[in-house]
Amino acid sequence: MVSVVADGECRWRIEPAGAMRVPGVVFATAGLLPDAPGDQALQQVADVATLPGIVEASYAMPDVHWGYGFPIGGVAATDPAQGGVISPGGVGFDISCGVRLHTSTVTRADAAPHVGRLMDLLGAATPRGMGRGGVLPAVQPAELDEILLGGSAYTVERGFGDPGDLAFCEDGGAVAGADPGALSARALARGKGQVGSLGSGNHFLEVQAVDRIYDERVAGALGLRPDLLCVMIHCGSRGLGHQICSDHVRVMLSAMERYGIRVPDPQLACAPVTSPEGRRYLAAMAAAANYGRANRQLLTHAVRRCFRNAGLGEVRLLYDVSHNLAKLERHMVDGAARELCVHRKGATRAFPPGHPDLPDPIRAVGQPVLVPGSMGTASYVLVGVTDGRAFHSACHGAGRTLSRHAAVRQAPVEAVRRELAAAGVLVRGASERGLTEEAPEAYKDVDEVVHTCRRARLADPVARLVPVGVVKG
DNA sequence: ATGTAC
Repeated sequence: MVSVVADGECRWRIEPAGAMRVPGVVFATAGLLPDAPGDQALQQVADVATLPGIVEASYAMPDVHWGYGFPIGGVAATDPAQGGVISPGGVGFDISCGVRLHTSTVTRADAAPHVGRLMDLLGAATPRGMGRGGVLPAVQPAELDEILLGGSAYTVERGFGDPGDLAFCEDGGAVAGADPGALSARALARGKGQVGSLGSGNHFLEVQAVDRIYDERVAGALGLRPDLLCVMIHCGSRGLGHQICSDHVRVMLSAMERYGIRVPDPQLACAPVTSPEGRRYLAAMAAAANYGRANRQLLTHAVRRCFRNAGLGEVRLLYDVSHNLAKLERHMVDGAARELCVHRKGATRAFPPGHPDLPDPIRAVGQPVLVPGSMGTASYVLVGVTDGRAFHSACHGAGRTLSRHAAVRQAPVEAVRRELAAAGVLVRGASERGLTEEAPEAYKDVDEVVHTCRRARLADPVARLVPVGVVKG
């Protein structure tokens, strides 16, 4: 059992031991620490600290929980110039899973008479659940390549969105360096029929209302005001991203010995960033990231049509950001700028005010950090802070406390439906299994997680959003 | 998260 020691405000430290090259650092209250008997999340934080080239520490966000190899809520940066590695398990199976948030032009009260119809339209317009079907019919190989190279930017070119949307997408809507040729035939086959689809599990499309503003200046700059109706989309790269992760874990497992890399868990399979295996994964990962962003952009297009059909006006993109991705970023380490490979898995980039990668209209206030709550609970908008930690990263959600299996065992579907109805949340399209796996009782308290981000200096809360209606797989 | 095992 790994032990943690208190190390400041909402901060815990795992001392380097054995093969650990750096300490583990967990940002949490005592109550948020994943310390149930048998839980491996803290062991995973320690295991990540053994990776070649890791810099500063193996970090965990307040929503940390047990994942594949790396914990979900984990952040780890490696230095490619010092033998630093890239690990598919540090990105996760759902490559570029992320969140986009839109504002509308109507308040909750103005929209109230039309919300039932809006939810019916959104339910009908949102391909979801396991398997096939998307906003686009099965795409031909040439078009799939365009999506893998161009992401949201390509779909906007095709007419699925406003050119102005792209400024509010991380990376302008497309990650550079994507290579469709780095994808297996199976990954391509799984991707062709799911372009513009929600998926299942914790993915959702939610109509929300602004419930509380924490910072009026920043909220104003982002276009958020009390009672404003908003739409949040949480989805990823579907079967295509999953297949890429599986493919490259296998490749790296067999390559590690050649590079003299030993890891404490095969799920931490990795290769040097500068190696052929490392570069090929990054090129495939970028392609999956673009697929995920195109996916979310197509759902935005569907949302806009639904709002117009319901007589509820226009919808503006506030921001789109991934929380499962590795990126090459410049960071200051011990007073010197270094180019690092930052893995964020279930963790959101949180660039500070003034960062050059942020678009003009929001650069002054910092990068929006979009935090979806568990089903039926609040979601949050935060912004990155100047004194941010963990290579400018923050939480990505509430964080599970119960496995999917345990969640299904502990609550009957009727109880979950009653709870959502009592909270006044309209539900469309949710499967019984989806509802029980995603019961709020299986998650940490998102309010506490967000509050902890502020106390730990990861990001500052801007606004709290509450659910009005949800479309789920 | 995921054609919940190829």
